[in-house]
Amino acid sequence: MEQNFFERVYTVVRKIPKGKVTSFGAIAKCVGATKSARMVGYALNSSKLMADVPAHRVVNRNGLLTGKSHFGDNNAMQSMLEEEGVPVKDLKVQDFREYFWDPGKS
DNA sequence: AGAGTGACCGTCA
DNA sequence: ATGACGGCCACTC
Repeated sequence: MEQNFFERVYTVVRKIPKGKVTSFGAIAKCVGATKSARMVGYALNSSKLMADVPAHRVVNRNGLLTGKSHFGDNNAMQSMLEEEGVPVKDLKVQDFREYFWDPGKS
């Protein structure tokens, strides 16, 4: 147990390639908390305070930008993804499975 | 020390 | 197919 569960999440999220997105469940599983995807979001909550963690690339299983509320602006997260090349519609990633990136695959 | 909360996911009805 | 409930782990008050 190095440090906090959070750091693990950060590490994984930071590995997310640009123009790709991942799901909480995937991250949770990667860090070893398959059943606690919730805490992943919690970790990201702190991560959003860190510029090193592209939390906007992390969406829920449905490809929905759940955390947009926490980002501040509703279009902030969506815009960023679109900027990176991820088509987003109404805070929802289009072709989510295509843009989905597996953290463990790295 | 105890209780509450949280950017979720999976399953049952 | 849609709606609702529980579970799970860590953090904060």
